[in-house]
Amino acid sequence: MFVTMTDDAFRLDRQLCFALHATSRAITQAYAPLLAPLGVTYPQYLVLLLLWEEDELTVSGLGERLFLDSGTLTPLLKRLEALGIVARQRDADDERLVRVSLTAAGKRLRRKAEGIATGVACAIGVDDDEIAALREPLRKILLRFHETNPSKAATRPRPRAKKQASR
Amino acid sequence: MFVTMTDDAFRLDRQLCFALHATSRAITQAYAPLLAPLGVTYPQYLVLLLLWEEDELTVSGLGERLFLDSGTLTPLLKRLEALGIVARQRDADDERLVRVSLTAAGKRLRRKAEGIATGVACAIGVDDDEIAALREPLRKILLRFHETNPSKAATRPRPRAKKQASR
DNA sequence: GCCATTTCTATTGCGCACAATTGAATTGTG
DNA sequence: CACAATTCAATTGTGCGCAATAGAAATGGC
Repeated sequence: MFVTMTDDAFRLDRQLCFALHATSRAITQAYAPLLAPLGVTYPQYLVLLLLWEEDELTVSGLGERLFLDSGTLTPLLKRLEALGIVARQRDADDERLVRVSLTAAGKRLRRKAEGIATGVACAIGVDDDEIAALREPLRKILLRFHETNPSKAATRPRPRAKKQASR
Repeated sequence: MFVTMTDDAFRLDRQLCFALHATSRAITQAYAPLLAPLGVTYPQYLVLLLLWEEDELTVSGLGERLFLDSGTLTPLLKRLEALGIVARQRDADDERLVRVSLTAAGKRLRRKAEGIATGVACAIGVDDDEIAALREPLRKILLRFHETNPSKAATRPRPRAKKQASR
């Protein structure tokens, strides 16, 4: 069989990257029933974790920490705003910034979220050893990736707009 | 400070589950430029990996292996079909089944995909030790989760349909 | 001050993920 | 055989993720 080597590469690859992909989805599913009483989704919960830790973050501040851009965050934050959990308002000094802060209801929600972390760990049956064994290698890969890929913001000299010319 | 303990739980949790979530997205992004020449997305590539290994799988067969349901797979497979990469057709013996197979073009695509696995590993800079350290714990969590959550298929006695009564 | 560049958020469009439902085919049981 | 239960795929609706683009505000020469 000539193809054995490439077969392995195909399989190996699937095992690594796919395991990451599938496990990530599984854990999100494990969160769902615990987050349901709060009325928020897992990505919304991630935003709340940051705001509970440090209220008043800008959209880009959230984006840096979560590795998400405004295309994802803006609609997500609007939903949280519609739920009465956060408030969004433009900074008076710099009108480009939108400051996201917790409402009173958003702050109260923290209490109801206290059991969630341990609840998920219990639900998926991971112990502290496994957590420790996974967390650091993952963070290492994550940091390396985001150092290599400088988050593509800006840099392209915007083509002056107005009337389109070349094309 | 009374809240230190809960703070840690909030942070710890974010570190573990969020690391998984963010790393999974980062790796999907790392795949994108390598998959672009093939014209497929990462989830589509996962389907192709299975079909290259074993042609002629049903939708649910793919779903079991990828932990995805028809709600995700049906439109994805339709897109692969529109690209001329796979063919879908109802099984003659059991009309409920849809058999998914590779077209000639889909089989040819395998050659172009050969460098992708190692290319991604290189792009994100993971070595074999890291792969080994991560893969097994992830698979363990994944299996445990899917044993505990029996994939919710079926089981609810369908309410007989016809004319709606209560509600 | 003028004007190009950069920064920040919002919008659009597309694809994935998943819950819930539906319709059709098959299977199992009396 | 009749009929309930089950299986399978498709559909609908919602939310996330991301590329690409747009627009407005701020910044930095000159």
